[in-house]
Amino acid sequence: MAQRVQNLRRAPTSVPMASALALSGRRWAFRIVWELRVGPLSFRALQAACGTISPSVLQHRLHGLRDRGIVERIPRLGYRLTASGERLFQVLTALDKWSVCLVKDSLQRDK
Amino acid sequence: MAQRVQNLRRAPTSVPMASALALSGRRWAFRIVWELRVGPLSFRALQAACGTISPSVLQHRLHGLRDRGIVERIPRLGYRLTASGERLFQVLTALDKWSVCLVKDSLQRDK
DNA sequence: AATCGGCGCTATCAAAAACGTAGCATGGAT
DNA sequence: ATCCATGCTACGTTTTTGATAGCGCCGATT
Repeated sequence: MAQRVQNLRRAPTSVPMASALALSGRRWAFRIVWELRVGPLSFRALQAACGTISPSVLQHRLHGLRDRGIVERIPRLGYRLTASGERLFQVLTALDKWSVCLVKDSLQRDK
Repeated sequence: MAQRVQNLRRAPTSVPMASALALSGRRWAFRIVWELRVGPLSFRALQAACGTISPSVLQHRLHGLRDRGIVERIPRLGYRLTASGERLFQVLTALDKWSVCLVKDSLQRDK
């Protein structure tokens, strides 16, 4: 009934989007992309940039990001974003802007 | 040295952005926002829309999203996005576009 | 040649998050 | 009174993440 109407209106979440959302839902995944925005970083520099990530998880994430073609490994420079990774970074830029609006709104509410 | 140069160039990840990235890194968090894009959904409808999320985690996420002012609860309608939530949805729209480009690129590579 | 330090990465164990399932309480419809 | 859907909690298991230690490699220094 009400549910049925909504099902009619809903465009179901696409497979690529579901995959992207699943990627985003792994801890540190987007943070790693974000930290690579300034250019290539070595494994250890990346670890430091993220603050407290453990090397095993970082390794996990880098594999996942490489499998998806978001990050690539450069022999003597460490890791850097691919073209797809750069475009993801653009998306994260929008998230960055949103995040500052969000805190502004929350300060507003607390008044 | 090389590291030092990068530190000079790097604008450190802001607190709001780090918080947003932490939010994104919890499983289902963005997916829930995405599923709410079409309008309010009840707890169980949301659960079904996400596919396999367990009710305890959904409950967890809804609390987190409500605390941040992204989602609100409407007495007889369930949950819906706030104004901030709608703006986050706009960001996710960019992610959606990116996700289809990503799979196109990966198909390209496999040729 | 020997030492050293930084590097990428693995191993291991502990803690936390997420899952799957069952079920309770409520409130409206029959 | 009964039924049913809903929001949500409880609980035991599995998965993920965390913290720490340390290995093998390589290039620079002495």
